[in-house]
Amino acid sequence: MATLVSTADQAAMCGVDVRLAMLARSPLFAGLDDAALERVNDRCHAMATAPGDVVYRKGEPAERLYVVATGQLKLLEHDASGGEVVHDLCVPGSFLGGAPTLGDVAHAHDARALTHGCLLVLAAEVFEGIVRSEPTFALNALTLTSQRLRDAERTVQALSRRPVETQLATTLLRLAVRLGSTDAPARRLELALSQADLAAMSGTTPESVSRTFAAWQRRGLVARGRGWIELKDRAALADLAEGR
Amino acid sequence: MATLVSTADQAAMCGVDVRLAMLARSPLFAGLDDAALERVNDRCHAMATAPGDVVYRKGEPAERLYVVATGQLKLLEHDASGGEVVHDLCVPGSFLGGAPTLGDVAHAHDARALTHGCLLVLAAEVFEGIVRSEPTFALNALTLTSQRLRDAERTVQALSRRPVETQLATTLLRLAVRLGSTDAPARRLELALSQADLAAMSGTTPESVSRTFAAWQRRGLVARGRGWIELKDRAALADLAEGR
DNA sequence: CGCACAATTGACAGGTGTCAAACATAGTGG
DNA sequence: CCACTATGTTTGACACCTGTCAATTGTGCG
Repeated sequence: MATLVSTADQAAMCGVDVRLAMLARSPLFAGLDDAALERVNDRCHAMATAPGDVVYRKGEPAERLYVVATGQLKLLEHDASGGEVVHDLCVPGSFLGGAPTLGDVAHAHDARALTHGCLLVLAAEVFEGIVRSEPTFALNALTLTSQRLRDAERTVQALSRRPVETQLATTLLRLAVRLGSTDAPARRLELALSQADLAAMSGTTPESVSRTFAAWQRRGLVARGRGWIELKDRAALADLAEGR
Repeated sequence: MATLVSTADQAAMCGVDVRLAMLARSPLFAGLDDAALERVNDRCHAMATAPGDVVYRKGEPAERLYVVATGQLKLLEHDASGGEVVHDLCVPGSFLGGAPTLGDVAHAHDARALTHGCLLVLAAEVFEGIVRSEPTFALNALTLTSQRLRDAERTVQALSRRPVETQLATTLLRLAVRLGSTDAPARRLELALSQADLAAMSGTTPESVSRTFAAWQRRGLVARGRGWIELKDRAALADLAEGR
């Protein structure tokens, strides 16, 4: 019964009002006028998620774009040995999925929900239409994609065969930016990621993550609890991320 | 005297005719009508490069976009210990640099020429103007950026603490796509990169690159010479890149 | 011809993955 | 409400890969 109520709650959170508010708040739709937002809203629908739900799989045709209203998801791939490689974490406001317009013929990774939540679903044709009719929207998409590109390039540098401390610190600071407000990174990270997920994001193993966190905690750099991490000394973590 | 002549040759190659042809051939400007291309051409200028030339440095304000007409460049950063981390190689048709429109306030890396060559230079305002007036151009930019993003994400996976063989194979196959024709990857890579550069692109050391190449050569996977590498068994390299 | 630089090869130590086992916790069902 | 179980976390031991350092060889360029 308890789960039923919570599911219903989640469904209720996907009401039209929340959808419009979500659209307006998402950086992808920033600057669009109300009429345009209404048109978009009319042409998208909502979708509820539960932990473990697969939104789409790698290789499936990319014909939908998703905007996270509530909840968290991870984008991942499987390597040859079946292990997960987590590319990114999606939080409210993030968008995922793909469209031919973006050069995606097929999804490049799996998308899996980490929590209960709600997604807005946009068909590729709708996305294309907006890109063509709304220059502001096209610019938003271009800017956001460029930012993600730079983020990925920075990650490449950090992951390139450096000490685990460097890799983990980089991942944590990335997440802090993602989870924080627009102006300041978050100090306390509420994330649905397990240490195994953090390991998959940092290119290492759960054991190394555990050991590194333990060492950091002893040094007072972080505090940990169930489902959260607090960055107590961001400067020190930034130094580690830079390889010092 | 010989260098003087070659420099003059390079300068000659930056003539208006070549510039227009280059614009038309670059995927960034694909689909633009002749009038638009003329307008772009009128508002950009050419620039010659010599090996080692620094086009821009990390941290400088991003106010120009560059399109490679001839020659090769590398995009790199320096880590804490001063070592180079090479992000990418740019060949004719590639574009580099940045603009506020793309979310760049400052360049995220250094750009250094590897060879004699010629670049077309586009001021940020010009770029912005085209984005706003030419939907096709905006879509091109969006598609190309998305492709680079996916490329970077794949690289993240490959570099995430995997055997050097995997990392090197991934780098080589990336370069093969970059250097090859539109439909087929190149079999023989003519590149101005030293083994140190390849190491910096793969997140490893020149010594490991040398050892790995030697082993591959013994197994008949590649053949090498001065300034070129031939991929003799792409399937085997692809397997290595996948971690098998 | 000799110099500077790139590439090669070897020896060695250190970091990290792997495997294994003990432990904690939350969600489950009785 | 409590035991039970699955899952995530922690800790330890060990081997292996790879970076580092060093010396040698090879190559293009002046």
